[in-house]
Amino acid sequence: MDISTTPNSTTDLWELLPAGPRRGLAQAAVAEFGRRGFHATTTRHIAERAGMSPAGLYVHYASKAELLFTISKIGHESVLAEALASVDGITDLTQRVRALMRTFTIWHAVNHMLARVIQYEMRSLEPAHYKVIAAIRRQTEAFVAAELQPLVGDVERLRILAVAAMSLSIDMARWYSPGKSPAPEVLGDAYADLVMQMLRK
Amino acid sequence: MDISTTPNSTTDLWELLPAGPRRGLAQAAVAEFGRRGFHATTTRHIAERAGMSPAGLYVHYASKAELLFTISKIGHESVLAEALASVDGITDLTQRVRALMRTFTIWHAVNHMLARVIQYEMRSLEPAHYKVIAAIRRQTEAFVAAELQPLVGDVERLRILAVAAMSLSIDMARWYSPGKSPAPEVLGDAYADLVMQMLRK
DNA sequence: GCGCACTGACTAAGCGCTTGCTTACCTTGC
DNA sequence: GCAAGGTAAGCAAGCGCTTAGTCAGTGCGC
Repeated sequence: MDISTTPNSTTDLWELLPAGPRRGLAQAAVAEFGRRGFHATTTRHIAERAGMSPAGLYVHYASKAELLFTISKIGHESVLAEALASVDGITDLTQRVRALMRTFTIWHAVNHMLARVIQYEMRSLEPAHYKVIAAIRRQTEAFVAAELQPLVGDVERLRILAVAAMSLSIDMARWYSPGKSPAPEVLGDAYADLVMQMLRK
Repeated sequence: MDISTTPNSTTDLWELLPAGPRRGLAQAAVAEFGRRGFHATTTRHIAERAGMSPAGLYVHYASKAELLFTISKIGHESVLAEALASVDGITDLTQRVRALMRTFTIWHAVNHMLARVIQYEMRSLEPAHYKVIAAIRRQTEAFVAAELQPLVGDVERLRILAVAAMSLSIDMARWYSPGKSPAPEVLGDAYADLVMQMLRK
């Protein structure tokens, strides 16, 4: 992969969607789903925030469910891509884990609203959509576990450490509040340190 | 507090509610809210699981919102009570934190469905109810921070450590699955260890 | 340059259904 | 006989989504 096309910092997630109403609606939906949750959000809320009439939404998306799926896919693929990219070119196994945890944490802080939607609304996905999203999610989990493995002897301990490390970042989706919370980079460094300490024998 | 009335292990949470339909409805609501989320759950779902007609619910609760409030109050008060009780009689500051984290984790594993409701449905509470619940929650957070404080120098670091320690347990509400996940006591010990390692200078 | 046919984005209105909750009535134990 | 606990039926409101139509922009024969 050419490093110039994959800067380790966040490229705008939404560039996967063509600029225009389709992207605008997705962003509006993230804001509303993040605030209220999927089921408490009406298509009228989303349309209003996107600056169009309730019916306008259906010109660009077949359903409210497709909006959630689109958002979830972009979000989970972005996490996976950044996780993979974060260790690129690093050979020291400890430094790889540190870089991974830092990036993973920063992503969840910067994109805390999107994070909330993709982490807490998986159960709101339709079965067919759920399968697709769960597959991406499994890849991310497997990658984190694989990076931790060389630093952890016991396989049972690896399982617990992998889920614990991810919990730190994922739970930020619940409490993170820009302005009140520390800056993403501060948390990224702090949480990466904490995970390194968890790994010390 | 008389130790015989506050065993450190889980007394049945639901004894706060008189046995009978009021308790049965609350338990049914926890199961349904936990599965689908508050807004995706209908009063018909709850009534059916509790074995009565849709209208029967309103003999015992004024509204669906009151059900959520009742559940949330019992849950948050139970967490706080067990947290406080867990350190009772322990003088060693390190052992107090270990006992606290172990208990906090076990509670969230054993009561993972209730945990999901009280942690993820706070935003679904009505404003007046929210105030009451948020106040209990703040007490729990303050207690955890106060117990960690003697072991952490820097105040900024305390803030991050307190939220990180709680995240480990709270996020279990998202992924814990009885049968597939380790036993509550195993996780309790493991997570208490992890927090102790996070605290090592 | 101009009229016309066509297209795609968008809206006002509203349909059919589900929702939380109410009403009127029934049953049972004391 | 009368609370207390329960139900069948249904109401008003709000939901996701559809329909029928407007309108600005575009391509094109002449």
